[in-house]
Amino acid sequence: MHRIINPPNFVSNYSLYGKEPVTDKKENILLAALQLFSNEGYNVVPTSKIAKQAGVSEGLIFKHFDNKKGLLDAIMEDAELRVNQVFAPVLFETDPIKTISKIIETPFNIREEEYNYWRLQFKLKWETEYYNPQKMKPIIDKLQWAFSELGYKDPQNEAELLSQIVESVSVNILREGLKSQLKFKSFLQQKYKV
Amino acid sequence: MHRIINPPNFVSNYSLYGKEPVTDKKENILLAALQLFSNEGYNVVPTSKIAKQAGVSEGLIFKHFDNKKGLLDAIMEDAELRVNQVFAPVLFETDPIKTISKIIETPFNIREEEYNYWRLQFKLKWETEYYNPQKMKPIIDKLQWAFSELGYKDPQNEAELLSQIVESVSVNILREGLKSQLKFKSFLQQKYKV
DNA sequence: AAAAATAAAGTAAGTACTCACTAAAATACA
DNA sequence: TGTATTTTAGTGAGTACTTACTTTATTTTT
Repeated sequence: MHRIINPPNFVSNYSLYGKEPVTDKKENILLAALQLFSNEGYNVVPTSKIAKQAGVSEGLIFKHFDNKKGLLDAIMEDAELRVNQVFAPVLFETDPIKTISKIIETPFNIREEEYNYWRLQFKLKWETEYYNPQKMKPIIDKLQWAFSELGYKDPQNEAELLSQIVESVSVNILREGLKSQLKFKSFLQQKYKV
Repeated sequence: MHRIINPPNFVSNYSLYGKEPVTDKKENILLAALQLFSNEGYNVVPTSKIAKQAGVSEGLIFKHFDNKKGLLDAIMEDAELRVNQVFAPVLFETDPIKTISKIIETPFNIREEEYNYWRLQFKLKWETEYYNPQKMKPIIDKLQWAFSELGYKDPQNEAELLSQIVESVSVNILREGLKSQLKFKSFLQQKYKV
């Protein structure tokens, strides 16, 4: 006879920054909520549905995250880290042409398993609060520097424009898939001569 | 002694296409709902709040619109007409350069009292269903023709790009006000030589 | 008075969140 | 090392409250 041991606080993996151990059930809640929030919307998804999909009692959500908003906060913290990671190569680049080139490539480097994080970010833009227009500031500053170096007439507006284009392409990829935007990618590369 | 007469079914104005007379209370409901839906979101605004702001009993909403979704439908019908009206000048233009010029000006011609209609449109893009990517098709086709006439290399992608830019500018105007985008407007005009 | 329009009160199905409780793990300690 | 104690993860039934929508009553118009 075997004894099936299933410790409730078994540590399955660690969060992105390894701050604290995450039990498998807690992880299940986070994943279920991410999927539901990003596809259906924060306001329309009841906590009961999250619990069901996570295979967990509803009460556990509140044990771990205090309230529904706390659950969203936890997810968004993760989301922000992942989004920053994708933009990081642009910030570290020292060559202006490569900077432009890399920002154009950015939306195409989003890993498919992270689409939901991005979708949630864009969605929450329209559910107030989580929207922070200053979030892209470092990127825009970097682009402005690059355009300046390359002798563009109006680097400020050029930077603003390109960052908007990149955002549009990101949204399009999320909606219609990566392949649909590939021709647009080379179009942009030609346009900016990179 | 005066009798204050306040006829309940007083006809205050007509809908955009003059199909049917709209009583003032029905109009009040539509206006209150538009304001609340566009600023706070369809899902988070209860019908009781709409009734309160419209100065109307809650039941009246259901008399006029059957259900909450019906109220949203009525508003969105109006919204679509108003959005189309703003884009109309582009579709009627026969000169390619003026076509480009007019599409750039489009977001700046949105009347401030119609901001809420636009805001609602963008918001619902992320609450599924009401989003229809084909809605901009006629505009993009027109732009493609214009760029083609002007000898651009890749009119298809140029049209797609400009329509995305116009959408971005629209969103920025809604968020940060018209003035904040004026310098961007002349920047675009220079870029497209119009 | 009949019919239409409006208001008020009510309903049933959710909703986020709580609470009393169980079981297992980690810790304290003899 | 073995036993008692505390801490933690987890459950699921319940609670107060909100929601969209209905029904009944009241007022207004003809």
